[in-house]
Amino acid sequence: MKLSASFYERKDVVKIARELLGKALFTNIRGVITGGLIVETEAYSYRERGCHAFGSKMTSRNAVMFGSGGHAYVYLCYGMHHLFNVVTNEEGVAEAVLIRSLQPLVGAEEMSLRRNNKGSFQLTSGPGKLSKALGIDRTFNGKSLLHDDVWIEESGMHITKKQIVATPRIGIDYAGEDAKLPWRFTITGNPWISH
DNA sequence: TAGAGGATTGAT
DNA sequence: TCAATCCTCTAC
Repeated sequence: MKLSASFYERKDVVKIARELLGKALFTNIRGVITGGLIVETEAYSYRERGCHAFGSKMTSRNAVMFGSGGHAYVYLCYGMHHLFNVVTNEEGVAEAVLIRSLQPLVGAEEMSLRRNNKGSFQLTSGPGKLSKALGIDRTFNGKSLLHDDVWIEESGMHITKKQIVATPRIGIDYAGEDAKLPWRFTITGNPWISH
């Protein structure tokens, strides 16, 4: 069962970031399906400096974040890595959840090939890594998560409040006070979480 | 239109 | 610890 538009269009991006833990993210590239459990997320909102759309300033890069929830926001970081985000909230409100790491579920062999034969815990334990493993690049920017190229499903796994750890987000020191917001969520003890 | 820097990774 | 690498944004 794919998550519906109403899941993504809710107004609380932090709540959605928590609820995405334990869900399953899949891509279908020319008929090859790969995917895994989401074990690490971060929330981003136009209200804080860590976000590309801080102050609701729209640019050609972040325009997708201003669309309605349930779309993919993919952009290139450090000139070499594609980062995958899920757009949330209603049209005109720029918020998104960065998917930072996965636990492989389907197509591990194909993912390993895409990752230069890296395996096990190296496969999808970081935002750049999981994008490469799933074959996600900038052509996915703006794609709907309700269609069949990239989507998120219920996995049947139940994550309790006690299993969720909230910590400050990674790599946004430039955001000043906002860098301290505990908007990064991980599943306690899961070995696929990024370093 | 030029220059600086980034929501990272992997090798040294 | 540090280079790779190129797109995006800002300032001129």
